[in-house]
Amino acid sequence: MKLERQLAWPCRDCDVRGSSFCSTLTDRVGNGAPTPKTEIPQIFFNVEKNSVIQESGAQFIPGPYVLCRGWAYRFYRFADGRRQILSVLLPGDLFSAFALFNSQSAFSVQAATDARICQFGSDGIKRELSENPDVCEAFGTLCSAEVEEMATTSINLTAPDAATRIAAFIGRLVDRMAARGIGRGGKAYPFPLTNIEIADATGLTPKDVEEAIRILRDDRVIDLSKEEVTILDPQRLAKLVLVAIR
Amino acid sequence: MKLERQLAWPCRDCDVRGSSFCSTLTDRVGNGAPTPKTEIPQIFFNVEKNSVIQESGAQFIPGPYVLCRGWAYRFYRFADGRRQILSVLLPGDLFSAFALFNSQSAFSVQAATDARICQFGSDGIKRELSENPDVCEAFGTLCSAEVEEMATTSINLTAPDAATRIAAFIGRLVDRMAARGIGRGGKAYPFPLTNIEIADATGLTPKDVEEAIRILRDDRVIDLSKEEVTILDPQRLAKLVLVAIR
DNA sequence: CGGTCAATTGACGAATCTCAATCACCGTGG
DNA sequence: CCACGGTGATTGAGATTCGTCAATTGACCG
Repeated sequence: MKLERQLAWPCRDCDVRGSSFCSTLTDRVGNGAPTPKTEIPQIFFNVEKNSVIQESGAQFIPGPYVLCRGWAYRFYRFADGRRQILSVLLPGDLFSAFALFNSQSAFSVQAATDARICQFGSDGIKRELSENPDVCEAFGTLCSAEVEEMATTSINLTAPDAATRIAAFIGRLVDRMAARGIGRGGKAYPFPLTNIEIADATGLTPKDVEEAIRILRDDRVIDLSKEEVTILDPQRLAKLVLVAIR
Repeated sequence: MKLERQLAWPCRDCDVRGSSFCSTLTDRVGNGAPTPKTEIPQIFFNVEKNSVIQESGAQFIPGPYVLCRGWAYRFYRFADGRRQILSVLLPGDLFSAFALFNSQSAFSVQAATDARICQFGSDGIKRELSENPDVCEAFGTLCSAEVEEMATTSINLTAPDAATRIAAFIGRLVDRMAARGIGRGGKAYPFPLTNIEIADATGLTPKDVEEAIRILRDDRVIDLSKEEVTILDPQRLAKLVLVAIR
């Protein structure tokens, strides 16, 4: 993990700033271009693909960590060598909203690609929370979203078969990317996860992931090629993404 | 759902008040016996076994709902008729800490036994949160606990086989009961869930639940008889409960 | 040009699901 | 008091899916 040394404020050129927590924190109102609030210190790090950014159980400086660029995932490791990916982090995601209250990480975080992360100063955030209703509102929404995302993870894990599970997992990621403006708006989205990572996220073996992807491709639902996913049939994909009713 | 009409304040005789969120809200300091804070209005309801207390997507009065007595669970229902139980609520549990911020329920709640629930006044809680650091601290801890509980649910769903999954599910419940002083401290704990409910919580079929329970009983790990679970071998049960390492 | 990692595939065995039947229990109504 | 209906527990047979193990291929890197 290398501290980024650069004079320019990187958030100025961030693709997802507008659709993430950051804009609420960093935008000064009344300006055309975003301007950093100096009251909330930001520290930027660059991390390499596959590096473990946070170890579960390790101490860390409390406060929100944001994934600025690249993909990452939160995971647990078990005694039998298995690894469970709890959630995939997209650009603009917080590692966890609840890190504000803890100084010990409940999970590990690993970079799936080269990535840049930003650490906000904890005290500055807390001050903003108590003084600024907008920030407080945004934070509450974030917490709710994080909990619902975890519920979605549980739901996907109970999908009736491997193909459905993979489709639900990928469909959810695509929805999140679309909501954040990632992927140029077409039917193709970036997808840097390996089959092994998909397997660890869905509780399947790489073999079954392979097979499920082949089925979904043969059925013309989605096509998962290297580094990219293409939506072939949005309607049928939407039907496979498990949604609660009434 | 019937409004309870009684003059006595039921929290005075509550078994789990001391180990739940409620004591922070309802205890007046400087007293031997607990006394209600009149600033936070409480409304009590009695519900019958199997009644649905909250419908996902339905509007409700924002604010924390606490399960005072009995068991319940949060769940989703799907178009194919399947039901996924996200978490089991024990006496003293909040339906969700995040209900404070939402007026629309993201999930449904159903009573597994006859139960009593308490609704705290939302405004009173919010006032306490901003004024009382103890309440704020307790609330943050609750949110973290809820998120970790959801992570545990996901982890249990990926256990390598049915018996492990059941053992992890029940072991976790037993740990929570022990922490809250439910079950008279011995090796026997109440367990009012049906096999079908266990199946919906673990993503298995009732048939596999049955088989897994038999295996665990034959192996002398736990015995699950009507309305009660007995821990036969705490050490081996603890090993089956999946715990993240390092 | 090896070496590593991921993708892909096949064979085989184990675990799980489907479908169905039976039994036990309990509350209701006659 | 007993028949009846409903629900859940328990069990079995058979089909399907999934996991394990192993091997091959291809891309990328130093």
